[in-house]
Amino acid sequence: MRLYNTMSREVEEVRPSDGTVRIYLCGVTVYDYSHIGHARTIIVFDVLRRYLIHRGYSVKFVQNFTDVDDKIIRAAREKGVRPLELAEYFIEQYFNDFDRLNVLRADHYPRATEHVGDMHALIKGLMDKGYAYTTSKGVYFSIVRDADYGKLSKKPIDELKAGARVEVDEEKLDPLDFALWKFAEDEPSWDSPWGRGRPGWHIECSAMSMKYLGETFEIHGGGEDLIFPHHENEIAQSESLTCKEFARHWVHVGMVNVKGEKMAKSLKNIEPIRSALSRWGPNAIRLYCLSAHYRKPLEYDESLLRQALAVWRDVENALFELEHAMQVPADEGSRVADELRAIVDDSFSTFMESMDDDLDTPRAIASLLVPIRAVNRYAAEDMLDGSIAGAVMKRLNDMLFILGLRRADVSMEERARIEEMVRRRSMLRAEKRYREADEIREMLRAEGVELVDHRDRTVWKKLG
RNA sequence: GGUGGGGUGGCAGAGCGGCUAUGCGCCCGCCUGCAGAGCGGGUAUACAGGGGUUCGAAUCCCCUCCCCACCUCCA
Repeated sequence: MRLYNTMSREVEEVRPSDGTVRIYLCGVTVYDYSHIGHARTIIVFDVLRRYLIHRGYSVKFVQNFTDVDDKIIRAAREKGVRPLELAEYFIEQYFNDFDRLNVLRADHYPRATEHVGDMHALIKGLMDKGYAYTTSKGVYFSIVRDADYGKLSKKPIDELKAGARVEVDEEKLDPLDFALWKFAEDEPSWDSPWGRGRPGWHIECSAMSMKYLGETFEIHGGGEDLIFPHHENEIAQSESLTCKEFARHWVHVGMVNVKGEKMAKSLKNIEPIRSALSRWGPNAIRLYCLSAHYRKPLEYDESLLRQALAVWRDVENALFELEHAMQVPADEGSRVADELRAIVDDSFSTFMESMDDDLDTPRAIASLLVPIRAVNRYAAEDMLDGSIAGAVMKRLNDMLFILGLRRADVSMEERARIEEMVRRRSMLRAEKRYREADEIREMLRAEGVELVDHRDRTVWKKLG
């Protein structure tokens, strides 16, 4: 597949050397609930991963948790809990949110605090090679020793120095030198060959990505706000040490904006995932996050979520119609089945083509809607049957898998109960006892089950 | 100032040299005991502005204007 590479600023073919695509995603710092901005990045990578899996690659996916950091320590102090407890709590919340968003679990979720030893090894290596030095505050990486520093963000170093907004630290050799290890005595802190302290922010990702994926791997990414300085510094550390290319492909996801401003905790304009979930549900949120190309900014606005939900309702409707149609005796060699098969095959190839072209999800979604619409049309004309449903299910499911969309789960018990109520209502309707029939419909609606009356049967769907 | 990315119908958003993108919204119908959902049809004379190149440009080139992100922690 072809993907834009921030390093070259060009769309390039992803070419894993051995059929395995190794992906490292910079995850979240766990000091608060995750918001829609995080969801976008993580969902985009989830879809990338799902697509690659579907294409037959084996994918090794690693995503870190930054669980030691000044913000965590500050937040813990305010709440009167220990920093690691706070981090643990928000990690649990993270899984809660993203499981509900149907994001596949990574192969590893390394935590910074569990890899301090690995970081020490890297820092020692950098010291030995003369890339790092010690001051009274910590151990720093010296960027002047790194000839190609700035190659990812394409920043001329002189410019950065001139406009440096970072505090001037007289002890550093260069204002752009960054901490590998910061001396500190308070909790949490670890002993190190240079003194007790905590890791700098960037070293954890170098240590953990190389540990789980090797010194060179295929894809490294995150939000585009990580390009500088985070990813730039990771490259500097890692490549200075190994003398090898760190990641082949750098993938960065655009920001979610609120009224034109970036959604950020510091701006107090965040929409937590948990509250968005309760209002729109996982599928609408996923469709919303994928409704714009991943490298473009995405505006957070209720009308867009509403739109995404409307799209999902169409998809969901088609899925339930198909499921019910499976029980309708098939008309052998049905012309409609052939037509629908042609429509869905065509849609599928456009879908895959779009995904292959730098993850063009808006176009992919548009092509998915073609067979959805066709199914709904046949359903409205009461023309669906088992053979038709069979003709489209597989391809449709492939597309839904890649986008990570799925309709609500219905347990056997729930299914039986719903169908019993539907049967009762049908009988009441046959006797024209509409008030009682409507009561049943209302009861079901209250629990998120919608009924669709067809000529001689009623299709129910559980809203997801 | 530097580095990137953009400006497409009421809104969102593909297209990147010739073929209706698509969706939401809105209007009118159909279906229905009613309702919702769905379906059909219609609506938008769309491509920031100005010059080129071309038989033909939203798509290529030049100029101008405007927007956003990053350059500090940040997905």
